Amino acid sequence: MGTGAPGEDALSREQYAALADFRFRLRRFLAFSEAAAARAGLPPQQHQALLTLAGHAGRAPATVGLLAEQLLIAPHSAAELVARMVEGGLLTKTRSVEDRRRSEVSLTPRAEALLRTLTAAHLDELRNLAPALAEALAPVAR
Amino acid sequence: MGTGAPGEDALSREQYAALADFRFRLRRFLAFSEAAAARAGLPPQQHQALLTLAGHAGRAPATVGLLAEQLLIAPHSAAELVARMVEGGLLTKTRSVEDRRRSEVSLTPRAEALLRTLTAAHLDELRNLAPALAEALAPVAR
DNA sequence: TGGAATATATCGTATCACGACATAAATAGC
DNA sequence: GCTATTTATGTCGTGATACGATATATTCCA
Repeated sequence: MGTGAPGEDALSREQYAALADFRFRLRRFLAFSEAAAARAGLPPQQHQALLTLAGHAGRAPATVGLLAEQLLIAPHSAAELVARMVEGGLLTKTRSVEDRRRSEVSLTPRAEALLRTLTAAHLDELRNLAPALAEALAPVAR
Repeated sequence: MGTGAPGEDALSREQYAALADFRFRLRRFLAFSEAAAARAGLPPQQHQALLTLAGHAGRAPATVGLLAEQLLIAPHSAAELVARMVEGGLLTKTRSVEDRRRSEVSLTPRAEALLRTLTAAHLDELRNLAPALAEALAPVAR
């Protein structure tokens, strides 16, 4: 007993409260993000896909697999996501010339416009939220 | 044109990349959390419910409505969540004596044990992750 | 007291990622 | 240079869960 086995150390009320508070702030940011995406007519995951692709611009062409990796979903889930987004007029998909197993995806002008608005709103929100989030994180990581 | 209407300001590649990076780190933390909960046999939302209740200890008795508020879900979704958790032996539910509309919920010993292990793991993880997360947040909020 | 507001609960529905499985293309080993 | 393996993407049926619509019980207030 009490020899270091996991889960045996006592945790203070403050530690639970600090972690709960951090997660609550995280939820509120994510809720803001989802609401903003919804106002733009986008499911949250489609918004994240657009952001990931825009953040990747300038590097090697983005593929379905890259999206899977960055969104932490299975490749075949990314394939489904991309299919929905192509259907919705947000992405174009073309077979890679060098490796014809790959599908390269890129944003349509409409997607770029939506993402621009969304990203501006998120940067605004984070400028307000960042200090509180960092403060909530500090006692947790102590 | 360019008079401040939303979405018209140009955003740099770096801004997209910084926000995308921040969200990626967030996803990885949340994925860690979900995986840890799953190893303990808990759906992620049930884990968050337990953490919320533990973080609230020492204050007024927790109710279904409090959970809804803290988890940012509709009251009737919280009722369903609590029902599943009572079913799973994680919570006990009793009608409040002062206001008999309310159901007061509290953790079972099993839930407390699970949460203790999970929280210890999360505090560890956040001690490692916090600096990188704060660093990723800084350029976004600039 | 009667009506509005609050708190919880039920039921059918929609979304989305997953598992299992399949196909096509590239690469390794010989 | 040919087969086995690996990689990349895609299809289909399923399950979990939050929601909308709706309902009931309880409290509050004029």
